[in-house]
Amino acid sequence: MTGQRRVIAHVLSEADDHPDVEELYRRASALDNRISVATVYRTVRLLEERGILERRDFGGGRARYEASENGCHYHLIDIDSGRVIEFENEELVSLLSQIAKKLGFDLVSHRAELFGRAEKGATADEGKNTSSEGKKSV
Amino acid sequence: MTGQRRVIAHVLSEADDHPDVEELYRRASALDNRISVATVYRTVRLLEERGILERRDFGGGRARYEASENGCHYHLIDIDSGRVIEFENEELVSLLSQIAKKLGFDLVSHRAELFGRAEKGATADEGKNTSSEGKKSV
DNA sequence: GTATGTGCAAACCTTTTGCCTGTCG
DNA sequence: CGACAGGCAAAAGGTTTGCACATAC
Repeated sequence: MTGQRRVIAHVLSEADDHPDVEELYRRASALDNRISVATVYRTVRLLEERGILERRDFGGGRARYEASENGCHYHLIDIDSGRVIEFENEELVSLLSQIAKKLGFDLVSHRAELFGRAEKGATADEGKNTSSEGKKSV
Repeated sequence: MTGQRRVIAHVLSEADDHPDVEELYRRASALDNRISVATVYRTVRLLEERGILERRDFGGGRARYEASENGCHYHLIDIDSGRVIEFENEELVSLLSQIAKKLGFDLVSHRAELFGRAEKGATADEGKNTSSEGKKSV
């Protein structure tokens, strides 16, 4: 465990969004300018292999990352603002694994992404991204 | 509407799998060898913009395409063989749109991908990809 | 004949890798 | 010292694009 990895790991644990490698590099460089992009790539790959980090694809050609948490969760992307909202839903988990079973498979992993538009008169806790609005249970 | 596009469109309409550009190029070339990869890329982009085609990402770094159909469907990817099985499930659609609603959003589109491993003594209609095993309702 | 499509190859962009140096224990 | 981590820059792999030529209508 070297200095660079510590910095990158720290950046990742602080992040509650879904940064891509470029953004991680930017944040890590701010803390320690002796870090190269290659190291960021190598580190995220390492962490992904160990299950500490998860790679996401929300379109746009670059991978984005987030810390693995216990319990799976899903993403709802606001198609107007690009904001990503995390949520968890047990019904969804069980429905999906039930479906896999019916098709003759054991569900190993899965993902679900919803793309939506905010309802006009909605609850929509918009405004300053209070940095830890966290995962919503729905 | 030129010859090349006609060929590519034809290949796409015939395909009931999820070919990537390389594969599309291979199939199209077999019908008309005066087609270049660039044209395939240009054509799929065009068709995607018009909503005729949908781009998918099942990992592996390359985009894969399939014809847009009315009614949404989902994918289960066999993590051992890479085979993709399509299915539809109404419960899933309604659950997802219900979730979006609870979060204050109108569901515009969505995707769900399951990654699974075939059960040992399963139904698993393996073997030659009978070319039109079609979409399963689960 | 003009507008649009195509082929080719070069350019692009993200990600990976080779190689040699730096760092940890 | 010995093994592993990092920097740099080059390479790789998928996708896009500039330009001159071909095709459609």
